[in-house]
Amino acid sequence: MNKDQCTCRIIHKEQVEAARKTALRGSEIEMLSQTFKALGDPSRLRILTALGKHEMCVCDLAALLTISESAVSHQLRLLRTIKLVKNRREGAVLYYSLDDTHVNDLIAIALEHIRE
Amino acid sequence: MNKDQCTCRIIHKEQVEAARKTALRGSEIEMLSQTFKALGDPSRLRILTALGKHEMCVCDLAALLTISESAVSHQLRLLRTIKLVKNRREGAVLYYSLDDTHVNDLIAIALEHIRE
DNA sequence: ATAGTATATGAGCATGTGCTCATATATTGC
DNA sequence: GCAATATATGAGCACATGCTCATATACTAT
Repeated sequence: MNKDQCTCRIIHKEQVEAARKTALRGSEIEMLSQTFKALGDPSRLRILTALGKHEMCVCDLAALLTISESAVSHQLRLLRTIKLVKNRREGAVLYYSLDDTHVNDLIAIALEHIRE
Repeated sequence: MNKDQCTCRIIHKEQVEAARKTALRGSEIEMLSQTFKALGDPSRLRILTALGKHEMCVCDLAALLTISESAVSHQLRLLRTIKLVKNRREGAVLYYSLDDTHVNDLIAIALEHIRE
């Protein structure tokens, strides 16, 4: 009936408005995408699946992935800032582990998906 | 004992080797990261959460997200190639929907995570 | 204190990504 | 057939990302 303030073409107006009502808030979308983006890199996924089994230090992860310790450390910082991993100091060594069981769940479900 | 062929520093050799044994195959890591990468973008997440409630056509999604239909179409192609969405034609209109319930599950778990 | 080990961090570079714009294809109604 | 609608696609550009290299910090052992 009314044309709203939007000039773009819409075929199913009610459904668009219904979807807009139930849509997630922008801040939630932003945090979700950050979380998934963190999981969307082979190196970080390898780190997370390894930490899913057992805590590990930076140099072990570097050896496991055969990438530099610097690269691992940068990735761990990213994973730490969005609370996917945490660390615990023992002397000079920092042991990293998953901060949350959700990560394991996410990877398990995604694995189900790609295995059809 | 032996030094292997690797010169890098390792603190916990057994754990690294155990992790290497249980690690996912490279192809699986690659597919997992592609899947999560697809979820790691605000526009695509909005598309997927909308399709989680109801199938929609390109122009409706464009109106919902207030981005161009071209941009939506490009994103849908990406999501189609990794089997996150499928489409069904009705005349000139293509209706997109989730190809799989896993997507909803992934988003639900990630939401739990960010809501702590 | 000093040297060595373990990790963190900033700058910079090569590659990837998400958009736009222009153009192509598919379907419908005349 | 032709015009209009709905979507797809290729090229190109601005920006993000993952690495490396150099350097800084934190802790241990002497």
